[in-house]
Amino acid sequence: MTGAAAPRLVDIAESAGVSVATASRALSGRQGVSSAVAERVKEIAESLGYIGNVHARSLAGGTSSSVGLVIHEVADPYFSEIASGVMRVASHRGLSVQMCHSGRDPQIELRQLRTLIANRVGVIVVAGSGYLDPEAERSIQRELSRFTQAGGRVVAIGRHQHATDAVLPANTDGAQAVTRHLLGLGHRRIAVVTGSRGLTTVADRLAGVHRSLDEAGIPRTDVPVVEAPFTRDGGKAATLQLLEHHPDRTAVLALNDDMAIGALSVLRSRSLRVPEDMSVTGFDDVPVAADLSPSLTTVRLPMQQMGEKALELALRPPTKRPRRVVMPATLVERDSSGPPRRG
Amino acid sequence: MTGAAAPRLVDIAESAGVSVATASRALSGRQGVSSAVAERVKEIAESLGYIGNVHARSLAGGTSSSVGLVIHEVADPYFSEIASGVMRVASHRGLSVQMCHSGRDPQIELRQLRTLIANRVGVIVVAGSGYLDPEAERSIQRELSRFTQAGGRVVAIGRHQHATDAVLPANTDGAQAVTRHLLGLGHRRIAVVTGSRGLTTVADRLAGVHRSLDEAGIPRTDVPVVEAPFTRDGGKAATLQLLEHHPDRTAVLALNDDMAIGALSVLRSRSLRVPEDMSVTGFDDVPVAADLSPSLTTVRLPMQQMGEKALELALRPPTKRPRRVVMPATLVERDSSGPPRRG
DNA sequence: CTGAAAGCGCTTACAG
DNA sequence: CTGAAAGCGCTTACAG
Repeated sequence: MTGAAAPRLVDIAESAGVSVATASRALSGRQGVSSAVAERVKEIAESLGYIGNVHARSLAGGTSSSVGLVIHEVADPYFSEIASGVMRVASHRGLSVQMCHSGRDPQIELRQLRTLIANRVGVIVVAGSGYLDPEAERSIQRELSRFTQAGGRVVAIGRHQHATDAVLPANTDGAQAVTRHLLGLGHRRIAVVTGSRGLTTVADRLAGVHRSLDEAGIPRTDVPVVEAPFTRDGGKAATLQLLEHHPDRTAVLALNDDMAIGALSVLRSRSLRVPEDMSVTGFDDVPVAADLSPSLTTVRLPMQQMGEKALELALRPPTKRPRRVVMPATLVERDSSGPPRRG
Repeated sequence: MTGAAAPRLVDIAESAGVSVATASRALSGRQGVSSAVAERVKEIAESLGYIGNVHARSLAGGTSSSVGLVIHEVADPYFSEIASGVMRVASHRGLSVQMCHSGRDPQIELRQLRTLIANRVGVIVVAGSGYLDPEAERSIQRELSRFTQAGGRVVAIGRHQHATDAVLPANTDGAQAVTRHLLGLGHRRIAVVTGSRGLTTVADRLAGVHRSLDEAGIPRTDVPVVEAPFTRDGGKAATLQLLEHHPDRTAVLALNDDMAIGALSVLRSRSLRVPEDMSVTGFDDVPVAADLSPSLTTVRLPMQQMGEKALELALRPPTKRPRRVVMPATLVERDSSGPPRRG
């Protein structure tokens, strides 16, 4: 049995006593074959364990049955939720998903895009923040346009600066809502803990914070913004820094849940009670947020749906003007936020 | 610019005034081209934005640059950690990763395997528990063997019943250790909360629990086993059931972290203190386990490394007898376990 | 309904 | 070092 090459279409055809053309039609379920012949071909294919070569098919047919998915990092729950949504729709439609990490690095992202194009995916879903660096965005846009012009479909999740269909979480509204929530509880000495300001997601969320501050007549400069990696460890680092340089704060407004979780962990190790000594809020509502102790007040983004919606959009015929689907960001009040301590 | 088809190798060749053979050699960095010519071809390719067609290349060259990854579900942190490890190595080696969900359903898994084979991946990494159902395992094994015989490489993660290279977490040892830990704290009225017993992972972990029980001379029947989905919600359901039918328990030994998180959440909502009223332990040590409150006592599996190791193994030439790499499972004592309450 | 043939875009012996 | 040609395994007009 060793080295038994996989059976090819020609083997099936031969075995069935028909031409490859007929065998091809039979197996693809296309018309133009008598059902008797089709039946026989299918049976033979089945019994021989025939599995068509996607490369040959795609080369000959000019079709593609795979979608490329670019995310920052799959171990980050925000992205794994999105990926899960994409996978679900792909699976329903019989599409394969090729996944790449961008690592939030525009250079790497560019390379990944080119790889996907080389693999002739029919669709590319790019998830994750865009970059404020115009140079970086330009080269990405260039690659995407080329792909689109060659007939590919692109949908972005969470980035609005490209001329592609996009699924956009209401980042600014969400951040405004959570800021309002803290202000409403009576907090005035708030600090923002965030990922790199070079990310458009951060810029958008920060804009929501500022909008709410402006609304309440609070000078933006009253709210320090501590920047660190957009991760749990980043949240720890930022919170540590915060505690040192701004010991008077009563609330930490983290711009994603990961950082909020890091903040909670630091506060716990410092024996600071949440929310009595310090309120903490997140953003995204990753699955674990509700199960933390205290459960995390955050802004819910329908991540799985965002992934599903993105692929669905990509599978629809393109329109003249890019479509934008805005996904709601809803405040979820839980136990990590409360009135500020006196003093 | 509309409809501008992607440039092909022949376009590059023409533009450079060489044959496609030469262009091919130049771009692939193979020998047999003067460096001057190679340089020129590369420049032209670059300027025209040439991206080779992987399908054509793979069809002509018989090579594959992609690896298939089968996991239960990417939104499950155990699997997203593994996936992350696989992605890292793939990225270093210039390989693409095609990801599929099995949903812990052998039928779906089989279909996904066939899809990967159709896509002519060179490597398949199957992560996640095997199935106790021999019929299911047989068809999976059949498909994998066929793939291997055709020159493909397969590595399994966490399943030992296949004749393939495998990366195996020390499930039994880990479960034995955590059971011993609870017994050592003085617990005698323990309950196990677990996913389906049809999964070999569950069977293996349960075996570790029993080994420890036997060791301590405690009848296995003293420890009820509550079965539910291997998820957070499953953990909630199982714990609810437990509280009702076995109200005397002092420790919940969950066979994965997800279920343990569900258990913590139910106990919190019932105002039961952990670990004073009830100890809780998990298994896997997903990233959030350390950040829970109380932090979760669990068994650490090096999930990312398991993913890395699996792909590395697959990329090495096969050996006569399948390789088995056992990954250590280490007890991590945190705050969710303590001595039992009196009574 | 069925088949012979061209062609998808590459790579790789085989000559020179 | 370079090129003409065969071939990878399919699909799809084009004839019949």
